[in-house]
Amino acid sequence: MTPRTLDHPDRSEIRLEDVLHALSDPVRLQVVGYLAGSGESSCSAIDLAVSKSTTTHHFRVLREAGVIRQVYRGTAKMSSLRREDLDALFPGLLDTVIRAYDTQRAATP
Amino acid sequence: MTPRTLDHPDRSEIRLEDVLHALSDPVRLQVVGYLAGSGESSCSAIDLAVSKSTTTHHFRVLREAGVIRQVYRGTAKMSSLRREDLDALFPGLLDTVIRAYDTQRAATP
DNA sequence: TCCTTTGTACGACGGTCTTCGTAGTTTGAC
DNA sequence: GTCAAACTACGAAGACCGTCGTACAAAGGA
Repeated sequence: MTPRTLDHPDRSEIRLEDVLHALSDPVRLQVVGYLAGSGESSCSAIDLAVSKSTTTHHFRVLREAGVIRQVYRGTAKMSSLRREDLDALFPGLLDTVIRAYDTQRAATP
Repeated sequence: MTPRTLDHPDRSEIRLEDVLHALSDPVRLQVVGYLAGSGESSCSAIDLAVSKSTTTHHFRVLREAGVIRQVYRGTAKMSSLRREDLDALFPGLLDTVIRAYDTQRAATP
């Protein structure tokens, strides 16, 4: 009966090093790139080249670093970028990283 | 007699993941923050809270990721940010990270 | 109620990262 | 030629990371 909850760092607890580390993995960059263009998505909506448990792991790293927010909705877990918090803390960072990711992906197919 | 040289990745070899990983360490962020405000510096000009060999290691990580360029000058090794290359590849990334670093440092003393 | 869908927990494995000390090299100054 | 300064190379220790499979839990529909 307990509604399942997930720990998220408070905005004041988000550390730049942790955010950059969370973004320094190709799989997690792919997730962030996808979320940037899709708003809210379930974990399984993205086609990642790793197993289910590895996917869970990467989403948790992003959540614990403060990059994404996750909520349960039925059997699914919806994820979305914490744009407001990140933009307030580190203006422009998320956008420049996403643009850099898109640029690199376009350059190296 | 061979002038000591150091391997640097070509601009086209610089990967976003590697750059973000290089920037995701507190010591290396401190180095980048310092270089951003000082232009070219020797390794020992920055007061890092780690040993000399660890310092060498962190500078190498930054160099191999393509974040800094290093050249020998006498007994010293001078380091500087690869601003042109990074700005061309990932516009705004370096500046936003440095600004975010300054902001966080000012907020958490 | 049973089954499917969706995601979790746990433990494991191999690899990488950060850190260090010690010993060595290169350079320029005396 | 000797010496100090600046940095490197090497190896080691311990922590951490990415990956997986297996077994499990929660929610919703038939």
